[in-house]
Amino acid sequence: MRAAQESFAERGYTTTTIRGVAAVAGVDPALILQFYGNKDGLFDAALRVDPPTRSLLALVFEGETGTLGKRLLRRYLELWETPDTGARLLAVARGASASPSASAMVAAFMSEEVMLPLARAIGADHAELRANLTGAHLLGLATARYVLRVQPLASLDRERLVAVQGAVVQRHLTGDLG
Amino acid sequence: MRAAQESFAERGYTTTTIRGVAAVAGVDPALILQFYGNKDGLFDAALRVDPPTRSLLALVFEGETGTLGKRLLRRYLELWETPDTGARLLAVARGASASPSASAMVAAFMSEEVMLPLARAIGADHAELRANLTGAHLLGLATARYVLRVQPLASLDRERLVAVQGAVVQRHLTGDLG
DNA sequence: CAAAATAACTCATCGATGTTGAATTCGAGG
DNA sequence: CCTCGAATTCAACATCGATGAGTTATTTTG
Repeated sequence: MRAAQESFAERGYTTTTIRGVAAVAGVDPALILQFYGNKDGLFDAALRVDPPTRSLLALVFEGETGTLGKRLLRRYLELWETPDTGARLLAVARGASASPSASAMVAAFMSEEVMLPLARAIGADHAELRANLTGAHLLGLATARYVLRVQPLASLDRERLVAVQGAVVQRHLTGDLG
Repeated sequence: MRAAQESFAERGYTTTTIRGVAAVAGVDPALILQFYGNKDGLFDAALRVDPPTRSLLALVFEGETGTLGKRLLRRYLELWETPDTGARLLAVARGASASPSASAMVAAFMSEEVMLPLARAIGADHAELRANLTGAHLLGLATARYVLRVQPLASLDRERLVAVQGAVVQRHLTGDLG
């Protein structure tokens, strides 16, 4: 399991091979499939435990609701830029097209897992839609900055990005909906 | 080539097989690789021609700059919801993690290919960053709505989504940058 | 027009991958 | 010690992308 977590974090979903994980673990490849069914099941088991973005929920109680946008965005970017959590987020994001489990994780982030509880915690109207919009926005930013590394966004100072986009996150959470 | 375009559009990058394309085309698989080098080269050749989002550039000259956000978002959503162009956009978006070529196409959309010329055409300051932010936002929305099909965003009325998010797109193009 | 050169195309094959089912080893309980 | 079930391995299959040599077709040329 530790070998799987490391391999998925370092090499992503597609380039991680069951045979490789089995070799690192000093075990036969078939043993892994006996336990986890298939490669997707292994990924799910390896990445499901303690999802990094779950910690974002605590932000609701650490400050004013009016500053939640900035704080949420800052902490989210920090998660991406921390080696350990960043590698796992990258694995999930990049595997989202090849692995149903990774895809479900990203979808869950935008609704029931993280963003929806967060939107509900601040008592927002249209919590489901606000959760989706906030999640989609954050996902887009992370994809451009950390996955595709589009310039100049990728090398923009983190605090400057918070200053530029914090208000948009805030708008999605508490602002006018059209 | 036509077989490749149809297969990539219908089945995406990973599930499309060179052998399958060759069978539809009534040809040996090796012939395809002889022409396009590898699977990624085939994808590039099949999807590079006439990228659907290129047409978004014309919107600059079809109305006031102050309404460009809404018009851009509306037309972008229409592209995703049109069967032909939507299938191609889906293929590129879903293949972005497995295919370097698809990844480059998405990155190009957010900068030199579409969003940057558009930002430059309206004479925006910090055109590169605005292009990235607008592109990232649109990509995030499309990923959530059309790729992951997150609810309720996925089934939200298109015009309602334009009403809700048009102002954000507009802000990224011409609004305050922090 | 025939021969030579180039392009188009096929064939057999390799190495790697996910996956499967049977076989084997291991570890506890009676 | 023996048995039974879990843990683990073994050997193999089907499929995939890719390679390189060989073969056919087409064009160029003398």
